[in-house]
Amino acid sequence: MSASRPTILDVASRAGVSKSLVSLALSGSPKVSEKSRLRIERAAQDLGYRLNAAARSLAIQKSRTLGVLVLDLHNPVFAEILDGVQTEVRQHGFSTMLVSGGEDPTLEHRQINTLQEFQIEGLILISHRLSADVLKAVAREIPTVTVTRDDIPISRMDMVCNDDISGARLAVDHLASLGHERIVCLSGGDNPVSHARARGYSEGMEDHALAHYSTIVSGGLTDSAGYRAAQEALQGDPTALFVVNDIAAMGAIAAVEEAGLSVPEDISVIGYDGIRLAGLRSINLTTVAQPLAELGRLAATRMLERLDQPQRPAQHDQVASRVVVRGTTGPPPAHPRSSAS
Amino acid sequence: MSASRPTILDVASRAGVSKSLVSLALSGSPKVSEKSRLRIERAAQDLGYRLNAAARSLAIQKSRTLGVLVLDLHNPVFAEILDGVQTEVRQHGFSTMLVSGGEDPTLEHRQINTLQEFQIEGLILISHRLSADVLKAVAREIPTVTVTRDDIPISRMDMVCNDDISGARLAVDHLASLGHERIVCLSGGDNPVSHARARGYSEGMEDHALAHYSTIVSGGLTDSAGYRAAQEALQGDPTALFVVNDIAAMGAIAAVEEAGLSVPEDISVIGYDGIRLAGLRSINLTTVAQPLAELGRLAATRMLERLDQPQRPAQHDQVASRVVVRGTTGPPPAHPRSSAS
DNA sequence: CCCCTTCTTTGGAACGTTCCAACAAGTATG
DNA sequence: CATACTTGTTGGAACGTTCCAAAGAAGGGG
Repeated sequence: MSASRPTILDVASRAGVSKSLVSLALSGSPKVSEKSRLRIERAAQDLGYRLNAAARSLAIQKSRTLGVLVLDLHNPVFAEILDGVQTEVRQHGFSTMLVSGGEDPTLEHRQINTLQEFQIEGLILISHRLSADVLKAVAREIPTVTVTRDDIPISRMDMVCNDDISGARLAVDHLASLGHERIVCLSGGDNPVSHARARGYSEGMEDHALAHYSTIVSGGLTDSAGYRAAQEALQGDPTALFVVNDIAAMGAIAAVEEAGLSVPEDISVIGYDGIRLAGLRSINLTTVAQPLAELGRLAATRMLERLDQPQRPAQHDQVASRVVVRGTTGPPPAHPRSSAS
Repeated sequence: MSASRPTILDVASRAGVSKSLVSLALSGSPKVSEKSRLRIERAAQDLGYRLNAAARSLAIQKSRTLGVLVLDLHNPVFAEILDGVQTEVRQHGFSTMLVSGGEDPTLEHRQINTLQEFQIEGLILISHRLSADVLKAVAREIPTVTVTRDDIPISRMDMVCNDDISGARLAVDHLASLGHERIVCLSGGDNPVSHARARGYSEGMEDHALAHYSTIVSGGLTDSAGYRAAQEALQGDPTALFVVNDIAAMGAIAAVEEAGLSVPEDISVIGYDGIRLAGLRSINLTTVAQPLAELGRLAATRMLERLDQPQRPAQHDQVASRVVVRGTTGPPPAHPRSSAS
């Protein structure tokens, strides 16, 4: 009864032609007569024929599919980058296979393996936690583009990032221009992105001759890490906080408010990333916004280029971020709260 | 030079056995001698052999892969459901292919087509915008489970949902037990989920003999829709708002605060969904929490069961939600703000 | 009427796997 | 000591495509 999926052969016999001609017709070859093409298309339609991607991939030795690994599907940053990847890739007739390793290097590696079994032609890593060795091994086997991380340069592996150092400096510029001096940086722990942003902060403070106020509190990338770091930072009586990312900044704001201070009247807070969420009315966070979708689009472009010419040297793109001023930053309070000089 | 990927044949010749034995050994058959198994594993290791999923899928006529469509990767609800799906599915040796249609029915349909080309064995829809006709056509072709929506019953298609009606009643119970009477429902517009929650609200109001206070304001599922709906609702001088989902609740809070009122002292707000975000310190939203990961896990289980016995009747699971009390609900103000009786 | 070109169409091989029937080599059974 | 059974192993077919060389058909020129 339920003769499983119709194949190209079923279409062929229904249209009264050979399987080869069906293949030709369905892939849009110009050598097929109008008459046959029509008959074949009709037959395919009637039978509900659908290409078998596995068979095709086996035959042409390509899968027309890219693998995408995102660090963590819960962090909106990655969804927004992914958007850019998807739209670009789709336009070029590629499919994507999406996996997430949930910040676990071992799982990430396993997931990449699975992707490879599906014969993906390229791999886009939207942030990752792989060790340099593993990453090198992966990149040797398959064209790879990393987004958001550029600390492990590998030959013929492209990297697409925002410039974290300049971005962090912009944050300091913004706060300094409002009149802030005691600006504390809540860093995100031991990872390359946090390091770069902390460094940009330090440079920015120097530029504004505020180096002697420069203070970095080590925290993390999560809400609660931002909360704790802010509590610590408040001891130092700052007027502004530059927080390593938007999520942590939201935690920091909670700490400030719990301490009986208000944002931005007593303390200004600026985040980093520019997730859509930060724009929600009840959050309304000033932040250094990365062009997230653009980051994704660019990564996809680089990948497609590399598939064309696999041997070209590695490209390293850095896109500019900009400050989006919302409701969590303002001028410092006219009268200092404490007796600090 | 670069002899492409090693195949099972390369492994066979290196281990000095036949390709069949390699296939047997690598799939863990017990009929392979210890000696051969070891030699084969070594050879595979040395060559960096990796299974070709396309070839395998072609040979066994199965892909060991499930397709997953999520409504929108930006809404954290779906990422959290997805977690549950992934962990369960992975344990059973299946891979998943994840796509998102961005709330666009046409794109969703296209994406499902792509999934089908990859010979997925089953399809899990984590919310969708498909029309009944399209959904029916899809479900006829391939085992399908819908999560979050149960308004289109189709034979042999399983559905996994939370009970929106009971959940909404719980929200009313919570507010009523705090002493609230003028409770307004901010609904989410014209979709099945919003309708069910509004209905639960009405029933709950009746249970507490508050039916005469029952007011439903039509809004939407987004932050700004919640904001606008709250503005409208405030005209009626309520003491509490039940908002259709967490994201819209966040918008509603912003509207309340902008009106010079505070949450929860003047007005209590309760959301629905229980996204992780709602627990962030700076948000701290009281909400009706669905067991999101559990929803996903259950959907995966139903799918795996159905693959075992394709003909069994459709299952309809409803899991219970519960109120998570946080900082946005409290007793109503002792003295009414306005001159309303 | 035959040959040459051009336009369509075709069968067969290939892709990398799994499965099956069959076979070789031991090992226990009568 | 032949028979049967067990344990390992094998080659060939199959899966649904694409690609290639080659065959047919149709048309034009001599």
